[in-house]
Amino acid sequence: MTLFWEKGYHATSLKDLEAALKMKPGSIYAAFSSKEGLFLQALKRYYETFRDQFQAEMAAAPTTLGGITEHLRSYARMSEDDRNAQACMLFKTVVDTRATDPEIASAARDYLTAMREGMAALFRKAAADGEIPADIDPDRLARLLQANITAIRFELHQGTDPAALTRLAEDMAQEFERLRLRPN
Amino acid sequence: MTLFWEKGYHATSLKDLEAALKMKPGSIYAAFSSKEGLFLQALKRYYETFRDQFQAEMAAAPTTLGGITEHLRSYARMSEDDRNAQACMLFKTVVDTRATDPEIASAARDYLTAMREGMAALFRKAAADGEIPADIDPDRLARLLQANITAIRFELHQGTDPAALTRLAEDMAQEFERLRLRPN
DNA sequence: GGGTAATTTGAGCAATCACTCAAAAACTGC
DNA sequence: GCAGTTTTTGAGTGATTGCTCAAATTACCC
Repeated sequence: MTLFWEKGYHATSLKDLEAALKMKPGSIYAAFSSKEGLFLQALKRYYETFRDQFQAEMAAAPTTLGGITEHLRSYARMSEDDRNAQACMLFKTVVDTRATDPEIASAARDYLTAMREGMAALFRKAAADGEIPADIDPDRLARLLQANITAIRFELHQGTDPAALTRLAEDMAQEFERLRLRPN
Repeated sequence: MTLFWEKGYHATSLKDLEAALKMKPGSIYAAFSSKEGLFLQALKRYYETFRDQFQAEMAAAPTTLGGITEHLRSYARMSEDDRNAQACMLFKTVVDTRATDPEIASAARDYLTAMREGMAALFRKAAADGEIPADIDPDRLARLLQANITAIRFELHQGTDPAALTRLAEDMAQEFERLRLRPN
């Protein structure tokens, strides 16, 4: 998974996979049936891992909106050697395979949609808890949040310097902070 | 350029290029020296074209800030058959080549930096014209704008439906609209 | 139109691609 | 410890990769 995440589907060869898995071609094909099959399994694992991690982060946060803004800021704190200090694998996969491998691209898109639905649920919860106005479309906010995460993770991928990254994360966090209803 | 933009560096083969250029391998190598050389020229052309187009759009806008927000909204209006209805080639290139072809990736990064500097210049102009507060860091705004453009173009790439795209573009435009100084 | 230079041609190069399969090795139940 | 089953092995498959170069063609100048 890490190898595919790092190099992408096209740039990863079976030689690379043999070395990473410490398996010979025959075993790889017996277990995963094809490079595409192996990639799809890796992608699924990535999605599940990331989703669980995100949900755990949100569950641990004192408030829903605070958890969301804190998540945005957390990307800026990632060190270079952090496994997650990269673009999202789902998103890299869509870019890498849209024009050449439609099935892989649409699997990645489906996972992105599932992630976004999880985010929409968070905004619905925040509205129900009176944290944010009840009349704002949660799906719309989820789309905006996902767009922001995509963008900041691309900056991480690109190697943007930490100071600029912190400012960007702060600007994005502020955009959601503004929604907060102050009790009067 | 279009072919490389569409399929990416890795997924484009010399066979594809021969067909697109209507040239035989020998001629291609006489003219461009390598696949990498050809790609770098295509990338340069992409950058110059996009930069000029962006600058022309900004020059034609009645106000600087209005030009910027209008640019964001313009992505939502793109039809599927529009050549630009895709992720940015610079950004796709960074994703595709960062782990495998550092020289190509850094060329793309340099062009992205140049684009961002152009955006920062716009914000400086808007501040000088009294359109936005003078104490906001133009580089910071430029980074945020570029992040937003990256994200919305990725949505375009992904095939997000037009209605959701319009709402996203509007949310992003609003974020910059908020900076506007109302004359009192 | 003849001689020289510049360009194009396309068969073919070694290397690598994803992948196969018969044989060897490692397990399993008795 | 032996037969039967499962798994692993790795040399080798044809196709494709980026790329070369001698030969053919075209362009140019006088």
